[in-house]
Amino acid sequence: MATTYAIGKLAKLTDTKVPTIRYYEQVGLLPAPERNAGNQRRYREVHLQKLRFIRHSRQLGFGLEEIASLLALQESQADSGEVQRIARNHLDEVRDKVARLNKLEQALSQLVSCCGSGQPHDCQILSVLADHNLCQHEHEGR
Amino acid sequence: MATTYAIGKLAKLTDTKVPTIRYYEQVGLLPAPERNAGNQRRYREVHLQKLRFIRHSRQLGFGLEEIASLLALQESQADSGEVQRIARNHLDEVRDKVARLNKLEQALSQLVSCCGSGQPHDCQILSVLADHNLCQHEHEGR
DNA sequence: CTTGAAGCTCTAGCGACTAGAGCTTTTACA
DNA sequence: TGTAAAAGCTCTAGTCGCTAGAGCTTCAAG
Ligand SMILES: [Zn+2]
Ligand SMILES: [Zn+2]
Ligand SMILES: [Zn+2]
Ligand SMILES: [Zn+2]
Repeated sequence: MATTYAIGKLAKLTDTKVPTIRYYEQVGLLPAPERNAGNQRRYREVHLQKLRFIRHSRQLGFGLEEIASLLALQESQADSGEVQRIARNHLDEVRDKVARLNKLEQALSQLVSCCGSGQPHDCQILSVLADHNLCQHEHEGR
Repeated sequence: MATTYAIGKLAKLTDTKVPTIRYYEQVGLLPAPERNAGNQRRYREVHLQKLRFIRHSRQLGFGLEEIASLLALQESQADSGEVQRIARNHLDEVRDKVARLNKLEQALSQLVSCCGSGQPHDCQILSVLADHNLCQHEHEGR
């Protein structure tokens, strides 16, 4: 018969925590595997493949809903247009986030710049936090 | 007597949603104001100042716990060493996040690069998602 | 005095897990 | 074969920083 994996084995093979795997099943991302006589999950090759896909997509920052869509598209052999749309959209979001974080980094750098010399000084950090007018930066938004 | 603000007024003055203000009170970040005869919150100048501080700090990405510490330090007139430590630590975290997101952006750019020409093609996105070995990037971590 | 806006409390939900309690099953070894 | 540790199970609750909604009371303007 075909090889099966206990949940702990699958966890090690994919560098995933055991509860996380159960969580993916719970939210419908990973299909529920068969159970053995003692009610324990027994995974097959297909689960391993899917879980690898999920984890790699997560590492690339895709959300679980996006991943669910990608898995469905993989299954359906549909045209790649929708796959591209999802990936590009995610890339756009990441670029937005980078832009916002860069602004933040600028603002924070300036915030702590008054403590640069290591000398005792009249530290402005609390004043700037209290009043954005003392802050040269824009840094709005999420 | 001194001016007081209803919660909605405070919300407008600080560009904060009303439930958010109540939430800050609930978690002990903003001190509970006095109530009028009808049990409604009546805020004073000090609350306005603190809430502005909180909101600006949030815009700069500080967490609520960090903000609580900063507020306490502001109160206590303590030396600025701890303030600096918190701010620098936060800046370090932001820089880490930027670095990680930049790697992500690289990886994602490459991921979608196969669809660059607009022409129909053998799209590799799903294959790469299925196998990090097809992926030239490191992009581990959060 | 009426009416609508604004306020109140309490509960639940978001995303993506993570941790723990309290149990059962499997596995390894003597 | 006995036993004990390791691994599995389910269920609940917590993380962070809000946000939304139900169902009520109070306030402010006309
Ligand atoms: Zn300083
Ligand atoms: Zn600012
Ligand atoms: Zn492509
Ligand atoms: Zn990869």
